[in-house]
Amino acid sequence: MEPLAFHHHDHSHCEGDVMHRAEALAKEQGLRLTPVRKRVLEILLEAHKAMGAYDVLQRLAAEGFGNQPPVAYRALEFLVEHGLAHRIRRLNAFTACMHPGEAHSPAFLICRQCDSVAEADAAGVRAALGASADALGFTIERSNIEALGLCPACKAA
Amino acid sequence: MEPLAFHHHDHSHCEGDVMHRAEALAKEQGLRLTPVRKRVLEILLEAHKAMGAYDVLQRLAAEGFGNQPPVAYRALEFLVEHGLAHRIRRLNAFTACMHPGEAHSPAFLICRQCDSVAEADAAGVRAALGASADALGFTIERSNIEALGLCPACKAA
DNA sequence: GCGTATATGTGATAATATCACAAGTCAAGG
DNA sequence: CCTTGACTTGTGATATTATCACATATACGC
Repeated sequence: MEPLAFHHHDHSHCEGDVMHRAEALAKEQGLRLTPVRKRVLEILLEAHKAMGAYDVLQRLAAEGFGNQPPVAYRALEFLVEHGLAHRIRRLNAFTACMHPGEAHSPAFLICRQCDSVAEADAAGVRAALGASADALGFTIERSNIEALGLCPACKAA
Repeated sequence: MEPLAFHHHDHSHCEGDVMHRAEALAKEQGLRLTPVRKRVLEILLEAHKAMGAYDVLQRLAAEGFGNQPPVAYRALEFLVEHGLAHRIRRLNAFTACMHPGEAHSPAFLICRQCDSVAEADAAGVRAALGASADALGFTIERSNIEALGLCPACKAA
């Protein structure tokens, strides 16, 4: 897991790279990465930050896709379902997954200043959470771990 | 931190107990636990599960308080702000805090079957999350940790 | 090709949340 | 007592986020 988001990096490269992995993954698993779905993923990758469903929808509509909410929500739901995007509940928004395919249990670090979102390694976090849940006899199926704060860049400024 | 939610317990007792602690806390800190706010906390405690703002509002309206959304949202915001309630983002809902005053960093265990919500000990979780964030130079100010799954009771049934 | 499952387009509507402003309440100081 | 200022509440309007229902189209297995 690379701490991509908070470091300078060749952005166009990371877009293409992630996109290729996503496509390979889709093929591998027999997923249908249709035009709308693919375009939504591209939009999220280009933005490189969390986007609301309606922001995505606006982009789609401008490109000739349907302009009703379900168009965006369905594509986003598909991507999230298959691990190609994540839903950031704190922001009512979505981001592209930067590590598609890699089994990862993401924790999100959300900068309250610049709204950037990074995926942090959450293996340890998840282990601790699992332990707490076990102690109560609770079985975890999914979890959201989101932190709000200041990213390195905004802290410096 | 007691694993209250998933065990049989004298419910009316826990309501009164938490309410008393909340009132003491408010006095101590010079908070104004006004009628609406107090009533909202009571409603959450009585329900003993996550409630949407509009559910709370409906109860309030039936009791002669205002019936516009801000009435509920403001009271809920106040309670959350001061640690007397929690916002469960996954459910767009709110619960009473079962441990007011105790410095605690809650993780929420949400049963997808019965919608009960328990606060789990998250000290370890938070430590791990802090470590991940540090590694990226990110400073955490607040965080939400929510897990969805099956509570002991629903697992048995 | 045919039939079936899946995906998309579209209009309507539901659910959640915030804004703006007026009116009321409370407490401290003159 | 009475004024003042901060905070709280009531209310109407509106913004934002999300889902439903149903028709149409597209892709896939046979």
